[in-house]
Amino acid sequence: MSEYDHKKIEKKWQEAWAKNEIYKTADKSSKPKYYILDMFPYPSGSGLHVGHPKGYIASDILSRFYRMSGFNVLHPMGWDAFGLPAENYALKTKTHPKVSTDKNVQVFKKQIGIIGLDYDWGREINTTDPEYYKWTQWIFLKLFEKGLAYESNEPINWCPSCKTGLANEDLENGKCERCGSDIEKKPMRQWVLKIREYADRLLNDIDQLDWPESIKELQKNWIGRSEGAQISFKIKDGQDKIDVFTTRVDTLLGATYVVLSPEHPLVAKLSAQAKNKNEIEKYVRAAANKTDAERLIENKDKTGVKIDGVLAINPSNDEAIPVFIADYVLAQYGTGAVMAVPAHDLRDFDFAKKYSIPIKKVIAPAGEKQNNEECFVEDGVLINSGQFTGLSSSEARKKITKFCGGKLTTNYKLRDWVFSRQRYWGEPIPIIHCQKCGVAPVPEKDLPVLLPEVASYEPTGTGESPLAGIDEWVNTTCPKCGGKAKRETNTMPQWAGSSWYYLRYIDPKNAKALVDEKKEKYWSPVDMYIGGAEHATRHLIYARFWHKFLKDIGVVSYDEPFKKLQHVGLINGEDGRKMGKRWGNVVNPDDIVATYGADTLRLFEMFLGPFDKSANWNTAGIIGPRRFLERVWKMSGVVTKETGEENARIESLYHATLKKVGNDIRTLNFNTAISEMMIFVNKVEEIGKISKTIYMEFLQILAPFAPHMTEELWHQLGQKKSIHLSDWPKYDEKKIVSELKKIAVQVNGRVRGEIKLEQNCDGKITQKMVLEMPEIQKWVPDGKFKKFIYIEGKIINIVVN
RNA sequence: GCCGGGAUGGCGGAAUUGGUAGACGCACACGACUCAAAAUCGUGUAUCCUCUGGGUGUGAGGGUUCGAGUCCCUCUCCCGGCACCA
Repeated sequence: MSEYDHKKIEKKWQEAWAKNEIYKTADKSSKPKYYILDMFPYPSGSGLHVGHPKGYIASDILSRFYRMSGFNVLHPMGWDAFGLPAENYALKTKTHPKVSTDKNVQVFKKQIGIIGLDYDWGREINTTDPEYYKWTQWIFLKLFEKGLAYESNEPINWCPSCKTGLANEDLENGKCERCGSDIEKKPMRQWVLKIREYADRLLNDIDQLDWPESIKELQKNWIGRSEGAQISFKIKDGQDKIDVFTTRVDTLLGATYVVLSPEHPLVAKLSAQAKNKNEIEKYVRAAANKTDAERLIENKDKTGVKIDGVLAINPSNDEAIPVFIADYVLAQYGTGAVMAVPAHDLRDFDFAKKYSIPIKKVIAPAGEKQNNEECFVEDGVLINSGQFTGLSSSEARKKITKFCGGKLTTNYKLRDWVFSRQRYWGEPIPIIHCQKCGVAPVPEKDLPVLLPEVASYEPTGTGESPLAGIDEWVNTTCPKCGGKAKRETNTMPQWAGSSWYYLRYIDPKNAKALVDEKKEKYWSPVDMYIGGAEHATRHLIYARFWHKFLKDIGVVSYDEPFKKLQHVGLINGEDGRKMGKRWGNVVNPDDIVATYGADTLRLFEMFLGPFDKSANWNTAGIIGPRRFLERVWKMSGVVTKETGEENARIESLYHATLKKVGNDIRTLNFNTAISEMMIFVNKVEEIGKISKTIYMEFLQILAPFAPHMTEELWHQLGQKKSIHLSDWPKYDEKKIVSELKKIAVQVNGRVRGEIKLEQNCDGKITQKMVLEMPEIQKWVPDGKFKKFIYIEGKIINIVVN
């Protein structure tokens, strides 16, 4: 028998599979469909490390398993190729980003190619391809048409280093997620998408998703719905009123001051009448100059300034209370103003203590008549609240809201999506600005608006992208009046192309529509989506938003794009740190494939531990899966025709293995599936022979994990068709339970012996049998016991004392 | 601070969802083969003791149960997310 030569075998079959197009997906089929999707990569210049393919290997195993199980499988791959790194590389080297990304794509493709993944490359997509981004622009036009895309001049997050505006989702602790710079607030003209209009649907539909609980929670918190009331405080001796949002109207009688955010529109007007006008101006200016990061650092020590001479009337008891300006109140949330109840809110409590504002307790813990805590933030019973005293918090909320003429409102933490970037390497926003007609959308027939060549990729920093410098591109005619007009020079964010790409795979070459209606109905939704957890509050929210919008305009037929989602746990370096250039702990999959083979790499990555948990790379351990494969290879030398008693034992174990492997693949418990197959191989080695039928079926269940080696052995056994197009074997429950079953015998909960019973004697065990066992007699010498517990097929426990 | 997840041998991890804890793999030790080494094969490997037996043991403490890694309460530590959201 020949040696297991992984290099020869893997090359041979990768070429054969490509030549015969065995992974080509049929558009029409009588089979049920299974759409399995990987989060497509950004093709970075540094290539892959061993952590990247982990998710791809898993999706590959699933797709092979479902194909063999009789499904029409869609398993595509593509490139999310717009983005800053390519643009920054262009800045440095003057290479057009298209050139460098195309090169990177080739490297990526080669690297994942040698792992033996079964993608249907006929459906490859690239977000920077004009035929692709034509439809990204088309979706923008539709959003604009429906009033969901608008221009805004509100202050937005500005990264001074990347020289572009950013969405809320692009920040990390008040810093730019990309470069780590402190973010400034800058008023700028921006295109914004009204994702908030979808907040309720995005939130409510989370419950119907088969996603990890953690991600669902993350999204719920990100959307952050809170129900409360809007209450008006009239200004004493004035016309104005301050509207506040609160979730705790029940504490209204304990409100001892009102706070406006420094950006609140009433600040200028009210401070004009104030005695300390200059002080206020100074405070407001200082707050405006603080970055979010600075505000965050200073958040422990709250600051503010009183509008001296202005009082607000508490509508619940007509008390006149002071008005403050403080930057602990956020302008963007609620009404930008709050009522402060220091006795029942920690932030107000801190502030009130610092500025010696009265603290009035109005809630006592339920069941108590008094509140002994300095600051009690939970619901309870109202005290010191006049006619409302004695009510529970929840009753009081209704009654007080009604009494004060407040209205019930809902607020969200989710902000509208700042959608324009002042950078080059992105989809041009298909809008034309006409002096006469104002904002005019580019007509659909003129799509795509091509991204032009520029001489310099340098961001201008002025709020315009480098595109603004290309006169012949910027200057155009207005599609409405035909007069002189200019193109929008902002581009779309990185996240645009990935918000709908899963639809393009369904119908990648369609020039007439985003996706064919029939094909969409057949393939949607994605049955299994595999990718990293870092996309929880960006890609996965944006894509759900666009999908719901596309549903509303009739392009798609389901509410949610991704029915089931699974996380890939990271693979860290051998040192436990994140794998990357920074720590010099990168392991290149090419090297592992060269030394041990793709099949070994695949097996090893899946064997490392639970799929969704992060794990440390450990080159020493890779020898285990390699040895396993070599044993399987050698097993072909002990294949026999005879069916003796030994074969029956193997058959029984084989059916148990078959059952477990199938179940484990479905639930992505690849590590235990592999261990089960190892147990099987150990057993066969011990017995020393295996029938051809069982060996071949075993190769089939191993095939999704080790596609090359199993294909080779399959053909060596005389098969002509690919193992990957064969039918997944069916297990026989009857065969699994043919062996003797062992049951532990405990005395007082401690294992003292073991009893074997034949399954076919109805599992009958008599107390006499057990008590006569010598190892049991030792513990129950006189045969007396309090209780005899027998859980059928599981355990016996004799309670003596 | 809030939300979510976790803690099991030297290491990665398993445990039929309340029923023999440590499967499988790595590493290590000894043995076989070999002039030798590697590879391969075999045996062993939670820990302690007075060792053909027995005690202890799943982050700590308590509880429920005939029986707890698994359920309940309290606490410690680690990872991820959010963070003045009124």
